Amino acid sequence: MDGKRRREPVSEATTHRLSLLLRCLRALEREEVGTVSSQEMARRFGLNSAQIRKDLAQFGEFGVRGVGYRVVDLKERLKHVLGVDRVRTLVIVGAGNLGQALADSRNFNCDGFRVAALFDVDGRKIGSRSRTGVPIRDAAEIASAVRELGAEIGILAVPAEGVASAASALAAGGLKAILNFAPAAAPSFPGVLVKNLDLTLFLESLAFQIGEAAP
Amino acid sequence: MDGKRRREPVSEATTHRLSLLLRCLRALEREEVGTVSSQEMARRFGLNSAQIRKDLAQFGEFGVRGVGYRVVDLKERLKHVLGVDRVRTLVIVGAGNLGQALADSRNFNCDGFRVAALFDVDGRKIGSRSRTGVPIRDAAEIASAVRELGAEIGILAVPAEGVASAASALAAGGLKAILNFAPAAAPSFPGVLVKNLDLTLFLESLAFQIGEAAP
DNA sequence: TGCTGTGAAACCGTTCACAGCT
DNA sequence: AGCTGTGAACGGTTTCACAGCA
Repeated sequence: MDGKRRREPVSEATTHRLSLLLRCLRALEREEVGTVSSQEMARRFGLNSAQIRKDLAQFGEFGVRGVGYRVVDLKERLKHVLGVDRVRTLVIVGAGNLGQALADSRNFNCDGFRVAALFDVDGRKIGSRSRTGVPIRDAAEIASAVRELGAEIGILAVPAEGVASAASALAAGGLKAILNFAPAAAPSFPGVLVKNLDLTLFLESLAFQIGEAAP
Repeated sequence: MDGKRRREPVSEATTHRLSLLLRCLRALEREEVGTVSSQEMARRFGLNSAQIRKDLAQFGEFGVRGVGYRVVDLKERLKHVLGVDRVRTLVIVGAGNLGQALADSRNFNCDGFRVAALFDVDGRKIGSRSRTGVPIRDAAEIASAVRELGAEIGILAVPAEGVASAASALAAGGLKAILNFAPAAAPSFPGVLVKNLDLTLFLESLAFQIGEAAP
């Protein structure tokens, strides 16, 4: 029983598909399905069954030839592979509308994640709480609070001008990863993973694809 | 002067880079830079200069050999290529925290986009407005309102259960594209482009990459 | 000389197709 | 027989490297 043979780099496409697969397995578990084949799972999403097998193959052998995968078993092992078998602490920088919405969002507070604090520079917000009770603290405390809370992931929901200083404060606190929603790339720091998720890029991409530009 | 030789499919990676480039050009324009080379632009982001040239080459010849690109010129032509040289109307389904945050966000209300309405099923919200004044209307009116407003892009900020019905109402209104933030894939309809942007996938992806799973 | 535009090469991810286990 | 796990083929994207023009 090894279960891990990791660390040849895994693409983001693969991790996204595995997350999706995990969600699928949770649904199957609720339906009390005991065993499922890769083809069956492929049908439930728009995927290719070979791709599911290839994705899983990067982390070990999970299935039984001629039979398929044990739903509960695969679910538990996938949770471990993805690292969501324990709870990770998040902090959010920027207590504007977006920051507070994310802090209170169900998606950011279940299945392995918990939002522990919001940070802002606005003195009127500092000391208050979000709707669900996440405390809003002074952005000057970011580094020490990250350390004290043991936060692993930081969300940036600040204007473009605030990205650089927020990212460096988070990095100084020993954070492991940053998910940046601001319309400006976050700088990289050694040992800190950065994922930029600029929503306007997606909007402009759609605008391009639907075409019908002015002449 | 043609300027367009489009419609061999353009990848999303390319359109994202072009959006980024457009932002870079706006910055250069503010700095009153007249001409810029692909290498200079590559340095300002972490890109490859050949890639910038390849991306642009899909739409025509914009540069001058031996010199580079005229900043203002390229900016205008890129805006046209991306289709942001006119304003497109957005609607947002789901007036929860996230929906309202997006409706009021600067990113969704400048440079070619304008949020015209929010929709919700909650009777207590219907008839009121978001902080910046976007009206919240009854989700039952989606199809007719989309048509009446001439909306082109719909944002889904609803729970997973609401995705299917919201998407179909938007499609019925003749909308062109859907940007879906819910943790469930939106169904596809002929003539409607769908982009799923499930934030939990990005979170789990980071959790995986930082590793340190429980033993 | 210097930079664009572009064919050719390298790279990466996806899909196919089948050997091998149960 | 049925399904997994995987080498081999494929297709698309990125990078290289240079011809050609100002």
